[in-house]
Parts: sequence; C-alpha cells; structure tokens
Amino acid sequence: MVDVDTQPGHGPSSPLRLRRASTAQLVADALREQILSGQLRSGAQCQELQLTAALGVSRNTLREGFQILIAERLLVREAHRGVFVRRLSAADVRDIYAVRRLLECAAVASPGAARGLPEMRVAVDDGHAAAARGDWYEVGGADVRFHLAITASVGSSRLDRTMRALFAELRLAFQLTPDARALHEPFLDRNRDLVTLVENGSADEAGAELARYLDEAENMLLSSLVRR
Amino acid sequence: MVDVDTQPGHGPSSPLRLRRASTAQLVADALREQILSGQLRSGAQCQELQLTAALGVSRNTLREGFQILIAERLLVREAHRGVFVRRLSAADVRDIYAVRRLLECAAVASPGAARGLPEMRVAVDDGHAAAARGDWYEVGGADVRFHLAITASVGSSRLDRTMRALFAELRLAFQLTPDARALHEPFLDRNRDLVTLVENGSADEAGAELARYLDEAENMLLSSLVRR
DNA sequence: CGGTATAGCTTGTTCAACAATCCAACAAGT
DNA sequence: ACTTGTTGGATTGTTGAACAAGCTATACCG
Repeated sequence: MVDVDTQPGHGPSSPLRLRRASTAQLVADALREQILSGQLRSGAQCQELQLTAALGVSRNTLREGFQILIAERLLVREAHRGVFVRRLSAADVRDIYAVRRLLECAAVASPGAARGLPEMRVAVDDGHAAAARGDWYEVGGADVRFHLAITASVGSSRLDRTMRALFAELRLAFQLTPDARALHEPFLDRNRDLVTLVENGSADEAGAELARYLDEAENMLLSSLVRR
Repeated sequence: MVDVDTQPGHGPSSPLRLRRASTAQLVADALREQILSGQLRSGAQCQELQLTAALGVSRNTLREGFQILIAERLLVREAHRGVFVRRLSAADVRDIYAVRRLLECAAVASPGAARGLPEMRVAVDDGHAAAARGDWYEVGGADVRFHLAITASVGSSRLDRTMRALFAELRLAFQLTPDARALHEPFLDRNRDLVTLVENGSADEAGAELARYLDEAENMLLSSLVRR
C-alpha cells in the first residue's frame, strides 16, 4: 500500500523508541486507505459530523487528521464549504508527469541506479503475476512499486516521501479511468525491458526509454480522462 | 520569503475565487516566519499554552496550525513531550543535498533550462548587491531564489512546492552555522558562471558544474555543523 | 549512590457552545 | 420567465473548559 509517513520525523535521539500513533494519524491512515482503494471517490465530500460518527472521534481530532491528508494533497479544503477528496485535472496529471520525467529519468540514468534492481525485479514479477490472474488494481500497485524502486536507488528518504505522495495523488487519476487493463498492460513488458537496460549499464538508453515510456503513459491517461 | 502554500489546492473550478486564510493557516504562516528568520531557534520547544497566549488563538486552532508545519517538516512532534522546531542532523543535510543534486542538475541540464534565465539573473544580481552591503542573510535568500529559478524552469507547481519546502528545511541548517559569509560568498560568482553556461546552451557542462558546486556546498555546510 | 514513588505539569482528546458562512428555497420586482 | 433580495437551516470555523494519559523532576528510601 502506498502510505506516506508525513508524521513525526524520527525523534531527534532514539532509533529505538516505540510510539503509538496519535488518533489524528490513525484517522488520516483510515481515510487515506479509503481514498486510495476508491471507496471514497474523487470529488466526494467528507462531512465532519458524518465522519466523526463513523470513526468515533471528536470533531477536533478529525480536523487534525484532515490537515494531514490536505498536506498530502489527497484532500482539499474549501473555506466554509467543506473538505473534498481531491479531483485531479488534466493540468494536474501533466504536472505530475513533468515531475516524474525529471526525477525518474535522472534517477534511472544515474550511476547508482543498479542499487534498485532487486526491488525492481520483484515489482516486475509481481506485476506479471497479478496480470495473469486479472487483478489490474494490483498491477497498478506493482507498477507504483517498480517506479518507487527506481527513485529509491538514490537513497534519499525525502525523495522517497515525495514520490510516494506523488503516486498516491496519481492513483486518484487512475481511479477516473474506466479501463485499468488498457492503462497498465502495455507497461508490464516495458518495465522488464527497463530492468534489462539498467542491468547492462546502459544509463543513457534507460533514461531515454523511460522518457518515451512516461510520455506515452501520460497521453494514455489524459485521453482516457477527457472521455468523461 | 520562502513560503509553502500547502493549503487549499485551488478550488476545483474557479481561477478567480477570493479566499481568506483560515486562522490555522495564519498561525502556520506566523510560526514559519519566526522559524525561518531564526527567532524560533532550531530545537526550541513550542509550548501550546504559551503560544496560544502569544498568538491569541485557542489550543485547538494552534494544533491545526502545528500540523501544517509538521507536514512541511519545520516542526516535529514527540508524543506527550511536545512540538519542537526541527533540528537537522548531518544525515538530513546529506539527504537534502542528494535530492538537490538529482533535481537541480537534471533541471539545469534540460532543454528548457533557459526559461529560468531571467529570474536566475535577477537572483544573481540581488545576491551580489546584498553581499556588497554585508547582508549575508539576504545573500542566502537570493541564493535560494537562484536555485528555485533553476527548478522553476521545469514549469511544475509540484516541483516548486517540493523545492520550496526543501529550502525552508535547509535554512534550518544555515542557522546552525556560525559564519554565514563563509557559507555563501564562494557561490556568488559560481551562480554567475552557471548563468553563463546556461546562456551558452552548454547543458552537460552546466549540470556537471552544478554537481561539483553542490558537493562543495554540502561539505562546507557539514564541516561547519560538526563544530558544535 | 542508585532506584523508585509521588506530584505537577504538558499534551491528547473530547464535548458543547457560538459565530461566520454557505446554500437552497421562497418572495418580490421588472 | 428572469433576475434580484431575503430568510432559515445546515455546515464549517473557532473557542473554552474539562478530563485522561504520559512525561519529568523532585523527594524519598534502601
């Protein structure tokens, strides 16, 4: 699952300190789950009174939880109107892919890219396995893990967080498309090809291929969006 | 000033919609200002009762404001202990520079880098002007604007936000160094050189120079940190 | 001196109230 | 019919007070 630990930056000192999550954090986790799994649809309103009842927390705590997801850009607040599940525009999708192109291509073409290979291979296999049993939602999950593995090779926790947040947002767009299969299937083999390129140390070629890859993915996603 | 509009993602439709900031947002803005200007020192505790009195807001609203800055990583919360101004470790600095190297080098070497030239030039001039009058704090501000101009050339609002947040965090480290001049002076001319390289369309050379640049900046910052 | 209870303070969470704002429905005027 | 007030109900924004839970330091005891 894609989850973003926006919360308590590791306490200054202790690497071994058990901390139970705050209620607000639990609220955010629960809502994020609902959003990413599609149970809370894009554009849906999150009414305070209704959610306090459903989650069994107070209004103030719920609002603290909202703030977490607003910072993650999964929710948006409109003053005095309410909180809504973010609805991605075509411009948002283009913006996200612009970031992906810059970051992922740079990461995959960098010398350290090979460090991500083990996880990339796992994700590729997971994707094919999920496709074999027709679970296109999970294919999407495996695809996210594949691309996460690319940027994770840089070894920066901040970059990880950024990418996780970006993909969580992108999933909002995936949900708007009618045909998950058409969206993900073409990239199963291309992910495998990308692994091969990285294995062979063809840095520039991998970067170029990924750039084309992302362009096509963006166009597919965009064209499937305008249809509604 | 570096400010991150984590808040209300532009309302779904309207490009022309006036919105007053919520109190929680104002609280976050005020605290961010205090933190970045150094009045709230790194590591300092933000006591709820004290701040509610100082800001004239309720505890609940203050806590909503906290959440915003926690998401921006300027504050950290330790359960039942309190909220503190983030204190950057050496590992944090290295992490930040790893991201900067990837992003900025890719951006400056990309075809669209020239789009950022006007703002880059302004920032360079601002920096030299500030240096001439010995205002090293403002030299730091101009330097941030310079690097922001590089990534802004990509044209992604998400990338802008990410970089702004990154630089806000980095400023926490700047504050820990005793000698702002030593930290910033060497890069006044190198920024100028970078402008020239981009003007000439020497993409690869600009990327390589920026990589060296960031390595040195990182080392300087790190060595000035260990001293305390 | 080291360990442990105790007390005080701060944070975590809830609840209830009121103010500000939005929204839909209705009334009135052109 | 179409716009323009007006009004009332519902929702969000913010507050204050209360209590529970968890830290921290002091004082106490072996």
